[in-house]
Amino acid sequence: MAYYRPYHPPADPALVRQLTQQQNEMRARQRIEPLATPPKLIAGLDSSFPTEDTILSVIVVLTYPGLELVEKAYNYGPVDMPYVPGFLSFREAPNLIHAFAKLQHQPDVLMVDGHGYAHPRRMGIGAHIGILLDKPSLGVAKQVLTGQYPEPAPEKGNVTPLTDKKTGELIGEVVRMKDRVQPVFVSPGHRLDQAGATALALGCAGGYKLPEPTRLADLWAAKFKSEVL
DNA sequence: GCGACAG
DNA sequence: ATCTTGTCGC
Repeated sequence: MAYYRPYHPPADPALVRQLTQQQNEMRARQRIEPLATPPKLIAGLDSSFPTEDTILSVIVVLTYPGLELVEKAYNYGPVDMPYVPGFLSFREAPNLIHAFAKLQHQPDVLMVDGHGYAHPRRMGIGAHIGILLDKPSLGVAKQVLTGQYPEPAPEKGNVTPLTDKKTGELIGEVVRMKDRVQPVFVSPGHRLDQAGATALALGCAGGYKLPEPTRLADLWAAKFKSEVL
């Protein structure tokens, strides 16, 4: 599998301190609570990088629980921030916000590609975006960032807790979206709780590893790539 | 002090 | 994220 770990170039200490403080301030505005009303529209948010210094963000809006695609929007521009583990949101959120402004339909929930609460400071991009737009949100990641967990059983629908190794706090859940396929890491971001986040992810199961909103956002990001080049 | 590290 | 072939299992 992982014969060698990815090497992350050293990050500027001053920048890291500044961004860490910014995340801690945003955390004060975060609200982990049950979803107020059942969602009618759910969005999938994802970004890709057509070139080293160009970011392309895509947002798709689907009906819920029907999962019919009703709209897609995108925006692209230059990348400012470098990728630093734990600070992904500062690199991708700005452009996602611009794409969000182009939507004709206003989604009730935002499903973001990346972690939400399951983050060192509980402020992954899934939470960051929700707080900036003040909308219910959750994060769905393909790889773990922090925390420990037992492997969920191989059948679709099985869930296992993702907890903070030091405090034991539940920070997310490992969810099997499809039989015998790698599970995804689900955590609430804002105006949503863990049970609601996991229920939404499973409610968006479409026979693939990823829930439909993020899978389609991913798919369209690839299709729009040609328009950027 | 030694690892771990979303996209 | 991105660059990449063939291959195994359902």
